[in-house]
Amino acid sequence: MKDIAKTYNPKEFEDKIYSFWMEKGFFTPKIAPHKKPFTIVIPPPNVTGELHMGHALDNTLQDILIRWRRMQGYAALWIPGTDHASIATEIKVLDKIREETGKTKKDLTREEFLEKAWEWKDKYENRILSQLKKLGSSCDWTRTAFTMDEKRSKAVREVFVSLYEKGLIYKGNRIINWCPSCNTALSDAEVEHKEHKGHLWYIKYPVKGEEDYVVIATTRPETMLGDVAVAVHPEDERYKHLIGKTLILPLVGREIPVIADEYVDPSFGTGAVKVTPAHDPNDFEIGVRHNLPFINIMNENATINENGGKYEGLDRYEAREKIVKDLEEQGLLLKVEEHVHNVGHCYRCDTVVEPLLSEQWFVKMEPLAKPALQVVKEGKIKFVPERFEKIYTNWLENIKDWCISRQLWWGHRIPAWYCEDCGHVTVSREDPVKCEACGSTNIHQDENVLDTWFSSALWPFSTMGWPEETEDLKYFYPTDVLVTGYDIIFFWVARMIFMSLEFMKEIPFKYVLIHGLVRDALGRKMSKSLGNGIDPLEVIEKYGADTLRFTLVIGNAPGNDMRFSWEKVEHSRNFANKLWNASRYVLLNLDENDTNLYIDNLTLADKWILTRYNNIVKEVTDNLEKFELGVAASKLYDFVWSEFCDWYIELSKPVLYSDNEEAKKVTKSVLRYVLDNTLRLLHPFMPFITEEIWQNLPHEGESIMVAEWPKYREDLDFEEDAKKAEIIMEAIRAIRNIRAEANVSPSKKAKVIIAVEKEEHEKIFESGKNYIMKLAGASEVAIERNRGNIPQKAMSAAISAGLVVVPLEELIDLEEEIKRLEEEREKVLKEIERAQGLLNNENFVKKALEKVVNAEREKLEKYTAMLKNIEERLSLLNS
RNA sequence: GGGGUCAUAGCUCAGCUGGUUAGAGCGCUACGUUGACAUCGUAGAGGCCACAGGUUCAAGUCCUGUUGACCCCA
Repeated sequence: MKDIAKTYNPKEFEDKIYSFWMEKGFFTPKIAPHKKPFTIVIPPPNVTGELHMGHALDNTLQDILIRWRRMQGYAALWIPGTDHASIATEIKVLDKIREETGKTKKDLTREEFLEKAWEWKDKYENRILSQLKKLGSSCDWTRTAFTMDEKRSKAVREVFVSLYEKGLIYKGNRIINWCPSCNTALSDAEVEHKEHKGHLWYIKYPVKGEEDYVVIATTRPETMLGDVAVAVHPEDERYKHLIGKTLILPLVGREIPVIADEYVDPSFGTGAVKVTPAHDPNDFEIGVRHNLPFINIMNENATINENGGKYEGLDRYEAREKIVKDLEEQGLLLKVEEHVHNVGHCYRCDTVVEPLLSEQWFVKMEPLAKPALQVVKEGKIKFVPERFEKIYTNWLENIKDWCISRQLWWGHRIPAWYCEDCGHVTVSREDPVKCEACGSTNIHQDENVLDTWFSSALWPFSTMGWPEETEDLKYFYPTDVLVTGYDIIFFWVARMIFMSLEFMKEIPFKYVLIHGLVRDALGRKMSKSLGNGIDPLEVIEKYGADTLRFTLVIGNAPGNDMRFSWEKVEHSRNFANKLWNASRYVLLNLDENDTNLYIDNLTLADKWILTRYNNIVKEVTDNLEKFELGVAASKLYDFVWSEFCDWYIELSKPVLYSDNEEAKKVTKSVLRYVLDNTLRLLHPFMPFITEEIWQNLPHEGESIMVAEWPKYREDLDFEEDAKKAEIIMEAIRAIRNIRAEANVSPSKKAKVIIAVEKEEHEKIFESGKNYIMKLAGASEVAIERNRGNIPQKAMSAAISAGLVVVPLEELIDLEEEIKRLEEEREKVLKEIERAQGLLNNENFVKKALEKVVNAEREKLEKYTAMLKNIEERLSLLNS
């Protein structure tokens, strides 16, 4: 007999258990040909800071899958790592330097900055990895990777050079999104569009040499400094006569043509648009089509440059005000309207981005996107839930070339060297010492670094050592499932898919399991600015990692956002405590180191719980296979609480507290068996508590985390007997209900009569007498086949197998009892009506599944019998 | 403008490919310290499953439309 603490106290064992697993090396799989691999690569958290609730969710899901497959006998590998997060980290490091020394980026050399950045990375990488451990993540730490470490950098270099050689990476002068605050170009994916209440300014552009003018409408008057044309739709009757004429650009005085282009929407504004090819992607296209000049009017910090004449030096918004004012003074401003439009913002610092003509590096997307669309269309990669497939497809179908250069220091420096003598660009796998065209040593490397997502796109294979041909790649690649949030489908998921197809000639993963955001209790996004974020470590500190994990998983459907609340945490903690105490009950009663299950003399209750358990094994496994982790957790919760604890443990008490040693042995073995296997089913969800309890139980093997995942057992399926047990349970519920209705004190025992008609029912209740006495507070249970022996002054309730009667002479209010039974009768009548209606419907009987029809017949029979019992009682009471 | 999601008990949510008397937890009411657990037990109240049509023997579940909330993309 073992005793464990009276309440669940995770602090006492979580760290100890994690160290034990580490020492045993359970997290590192053995590459074995006879085993099937199961692989997950972690979505690498940014080394910007700490883990948040979203990480806790993401990693809990991964750990559940990994632990489950490991127990099923797979060589389960979960590769951990972190991401250098170029922009985000650079901002943080610069902030820190400024706080500490007052220096800004301009005061630093690249080397000085990088030194600080690596220090930062070391510190936060460490912190993040230890947080993952606290959560219980069973990652293989021997394979920990970082997007900028040597191996990963080699992969990045290989991919860049290779794509360049194939012509899929090019350098070009294009419109990009410029963040004036981060001082770098961004990709389209890094721009967030938000609605702004702005204005639509209507401005007159005079026609040269005529009294006439054209009115254009614009949301950004300051860009007129860079206007090179006005465009109208070729079919627009209002403007046809002006096409080809020349306008005088107000304030600037430049002569610009009126051109015709299909792109113009005649219904927007006035139908005439100003064309600024250096500051708008659509205007850029028009500019190319019509061979127009590109006039850049802005500096990198979003002030007006020398091309802006007298506005030079003004910030873009100051310039806007000034220009509007000047136009107004000159009588060229026709009107101003309120206008709501979408404005792009930097996803890191929220500054309004500036579309800017700039020379940057790009990845040509069309040839890469096509196969990436194909594999999803063909079902080689499946999104869970499916609807995210559409989002993915939609994005890739409309994709433009990917701008990959960033004007930053923290990241993979672009491996391109410019020759100062001949201008040739050398792109190579090894750092060159001379220009490959002219041989000059007068070369310098491109100052820019690559988009962070360029390196994370390679993660599924770079973590396994690519471009080397490693054992890991041969055995573990492709991975099985990627678990991530819907917010990075574009940034990351799509890019991993096309990079893998291009370089591995294979998909990177078979499934993409998408989860939602963890919101606060009010449904708001957790954010620093709102201060409503909750630190997962705080939850672990207060309630334990298992509780946190369970809270994040239970009842949640894939892809849906969830709300986090402390009530939910407590609820999960209560469950852990329940499990703990149920185990305590079992442990207190086990007195030998016996791991057998004795199935020869099982009681009805034993057979019932084994049947229910067997069923749960099947269902939970099935749910996990379909990635329905939230459903699996709910089922386990219900099984442990409502079936194992509420019923089976209570049913086991009469046996365990009896003197029948043989019966006790059997029941103990069932308790142990069901608990042991239920712990295994729960282990992926709550690894620590299950290990702690399991180690205290008589068991075989070193750890529950490498114990075998339970399987359905035909020989433990006692469906018929389980039904009998349920009939007894139904009677117990009915008696309890009567007693509660009659306000019988729980301590007061009362006699119970069960009237039955069928012999089989008589037998069932006969065998359940003990249970009924113990669980329904009965002093005596009489089973009657003769209705004449049932007293009038009694309360009764019809159940499917008969009539439960509790004679409580002094407590009976006859009128109340009649009213109660009449209500019962109404309910039953309604059911009979419903079932009869169905069965009388020829079409139902003909077309519905046989199973369904039979079920209805059984129900009808059952309710008819109940009705008969109720009516008999009523007539007796009314007489 | 295009696409998507959601609308189920007071609150937070489950409900898979249509077939259970529509569920859970919290909250609420009454009773209870029965030898695992008050982080608990027993019993109970509470829902025209947003609205309107349609398909079907059968609709919370499928289709169409309406209203409302949210998200993504341009």
